[in-house]
Amino acid sequence: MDNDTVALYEARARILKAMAHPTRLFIIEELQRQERCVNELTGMIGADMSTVSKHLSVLKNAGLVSDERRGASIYYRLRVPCIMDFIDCVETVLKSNADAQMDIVRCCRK
Amino acid sequence: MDNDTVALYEARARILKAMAHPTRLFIIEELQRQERCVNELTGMIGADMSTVSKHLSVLKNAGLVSDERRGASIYYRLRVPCIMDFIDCVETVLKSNADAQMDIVRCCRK
DNA sequence: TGGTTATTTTGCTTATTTGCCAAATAAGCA
DNA sequence: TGCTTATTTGGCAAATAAGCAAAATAACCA
Repeated sequence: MDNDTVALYEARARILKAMAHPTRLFIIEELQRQERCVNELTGMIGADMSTVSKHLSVLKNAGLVSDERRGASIYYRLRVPCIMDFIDCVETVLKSNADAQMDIVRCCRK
Repeated sequence: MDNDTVALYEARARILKAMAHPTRLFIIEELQRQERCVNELTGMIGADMSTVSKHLSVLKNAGLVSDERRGASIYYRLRVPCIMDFIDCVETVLKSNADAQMDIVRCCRK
């Protein structure tokens, strides 16, 4: 693989890595519903505010969310809506895994 | 967030985490094209075979690929085709980030 | 059975990620 | 300005991930 090709896969991986955390997936889904400030998200998530803020900065650095200060609060929103289609596919994988698991159970009961 | 909700986001995150590595993204894309054995993939990737094998086991544990032994070789294939739509969306994010970057450059030149 | 090829597993080291706390920064208001 | 609220940053310890090399498995063939 040449350098450019490696760079492409690294760039893609950075986006996926930014999404690959339960809290960040929650944030993505919530922001798709409506914009939220750090304080609101912290209330829903129940972690330290600094932790939530750091998750948001990970999403922001990946270009997945944008932020806008209004008064004392900073509101975040999802920048790229197609991200949600992602989640649908992930659900398909989970469903498929569950089915496969079920088959194993059925098979071994016989 | 209750336990079930946390478990759901953790399950989704596990899938994304399995994808979130440049080498594994390459493997996913290649397997979508055609099934491949470890040896073939190792040749394309240029890492230690044990490393490639480990990447494949990560993908397999996440339910993203399946394997089938034929003779001495083990062939891997992509289990869930919608994964590729994912990549399209990631490309959209990258494009969008590049555009945003371009805007900044344009703005600061003025 | 012994040798060869293909693959996985184990051990080990290094790098990255996570999350809390405390300190720093920012904005609004009395 | 001083106080309060909202958010980010830096430091640090624990957990997780990554990659190589060597040893272990597995299948094939002579």
